[in-house]
Amino acid sequence: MAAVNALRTGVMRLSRRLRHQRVDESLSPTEMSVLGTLARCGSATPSELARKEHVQPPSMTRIVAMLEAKGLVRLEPHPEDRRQKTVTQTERAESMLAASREKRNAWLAELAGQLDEDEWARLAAAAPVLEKLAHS
Amino acid sequence: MAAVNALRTGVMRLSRRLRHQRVDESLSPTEMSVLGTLARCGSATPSELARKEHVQPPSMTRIVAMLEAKGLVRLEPHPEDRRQKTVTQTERAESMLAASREKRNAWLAELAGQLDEDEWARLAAAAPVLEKLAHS
DNA sequence: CGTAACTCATTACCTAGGCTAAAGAACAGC
DNA sequence: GCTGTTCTTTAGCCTAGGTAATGAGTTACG
Repeated sequence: MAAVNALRTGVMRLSRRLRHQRVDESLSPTEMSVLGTLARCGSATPSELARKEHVQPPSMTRIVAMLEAKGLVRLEPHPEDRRQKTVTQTERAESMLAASREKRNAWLAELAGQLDEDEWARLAAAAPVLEKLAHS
Repeated sequence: MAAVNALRTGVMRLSRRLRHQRVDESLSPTEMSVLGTLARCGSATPSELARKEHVQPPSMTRIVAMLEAKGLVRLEPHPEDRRQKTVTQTERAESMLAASREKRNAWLAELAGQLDEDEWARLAAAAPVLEKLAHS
């Protein structure tokens, strides 16, 4: 049961540091996360994205608007429901993701330096579970 | 290298959910975290706490003021440096921590229901590493 | 000594990134 | 066709952090 405690405080503190040492200065972590989701799922409507990111629809409206303003995302009318919109990545988003993957690897290298191999393996093993938990 | 990606988004999303589904309604996650630190380390000065929680001193001033207003923490003049103050938990904080540990276990039970044993073991194994990372 | 430089806590103000409530447009079922 | 429901957006709020500047106390050095 002590593990829950450690998990909770570890996640909270690390998220604060992640938010701060963000890989790409111009994009918030949630914006990055949305781009990642779009890269995986192709296009989606704003409310689908909101559900996937566990964010309320109005928040997603703003995030998508930001991404559109930065030219990373395109908004098109939904083919069969005129209330909805479809959000798709632009080519620019793809190249930006690629570039930031580069930086992320540098950050990783520094990070991994502080951990021994076993510790890093544990993190890697837990990462998908964290994602599952975050989504469930 | 995909693991970093998963780790980052997992931590960010889970932290958002944690912040929302907080175990104790009256205390923010960071306040809980400070109490936990105090429980481990005994008393500390505000700037020591700020360093440990990776927060700027002004933020810690406010957090400590909150905790004091809620009667969870006592502020005393530092014995040998009149600029500083020492922050110590009250008895009330201890019993509150105990009570919230109770609730946390209930949340854990629900959580563990969604995971199989292996997944849970991975989280437990990674938790201390997360803490180390958050502190380093 | 005494003064200059530094450190700790605090104050005042700002920003980011969420939220809820409400409204307008489009759809679906009766 | 109405009525209720769903999707997005707008408006306004709140929380939790940050920076810059201040005041009091301490330390180092001339």
